[in-house]
Amino acid sequence: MKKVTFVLDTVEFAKALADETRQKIMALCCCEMVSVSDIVEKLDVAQPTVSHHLKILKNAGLVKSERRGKQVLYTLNQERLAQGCCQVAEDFAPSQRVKLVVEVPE
Amino acid sequence: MKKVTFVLDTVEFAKALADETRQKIMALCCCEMVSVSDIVEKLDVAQPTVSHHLKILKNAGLVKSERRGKQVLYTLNQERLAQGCCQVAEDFAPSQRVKLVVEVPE
DNA sequence: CCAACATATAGATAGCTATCGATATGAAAA
DNA sequence: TTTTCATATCGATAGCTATCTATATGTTGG
Repeated sequence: MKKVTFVLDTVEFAKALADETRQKIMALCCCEMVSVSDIVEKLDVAQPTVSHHLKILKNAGLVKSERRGKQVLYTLNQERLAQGCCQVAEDFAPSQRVKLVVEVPE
Repeated sequence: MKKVTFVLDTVEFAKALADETRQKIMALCCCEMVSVSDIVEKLDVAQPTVSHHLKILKNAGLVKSERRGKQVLYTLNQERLAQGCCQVAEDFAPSQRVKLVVEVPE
């Protein structure tokens, strides 16, 4: 009956994930820092739409941002995403053993 | 570069999770078989609304159902839920080690 | 078959949200 | 400071969806 240390709103988490455009954005900023215009360039959506989605992801804690000059660079918060996935699994699928493996055994 | 064996629409998966009422339903049928009327009784929503949500969960593969007499019993598909969580984590947070632990290493 | 019960479907509606164009804000360059 | 570029916010709108009531479908018991 161990309790997880992070607490996260699983509904807000799922809602943040529940859009195709947002998942595309997440894929783009998953493993590198990208600017808003980078995203606009690669997806077929207007810049305000991208900003809108980034705001939702930011509010859910799923992206981090940092200004560099005129640009704002965004990157996915992988740790938070992984925590969210684990929490959903723990909440609803306790019989399944979904783990966030911190240390790799040997 | 190992590929997962299950393929799942992560947008549909996330959309199925992205509603408070559905998460309540999931919690109710997480670890036992419950009838539609059981769910109606415990949540403050009308019966057609519950059927509507169950249909969405069913289409996403997140619940299994089985008729028993007049009733239809629903239960969460924990395996599928866990797979969905893992797939989201694998797709978007490859640096994090979220695993579906099948065997417990003694 | 008919009545009673459980669930599903149909149809309507209100609220939410993804999207856009227009514009404001903020930073750098001239 | 003024211009230019990058992003954020505003306001409007179309499409989606959660919800309800009414009704249909399906199952059991009489």
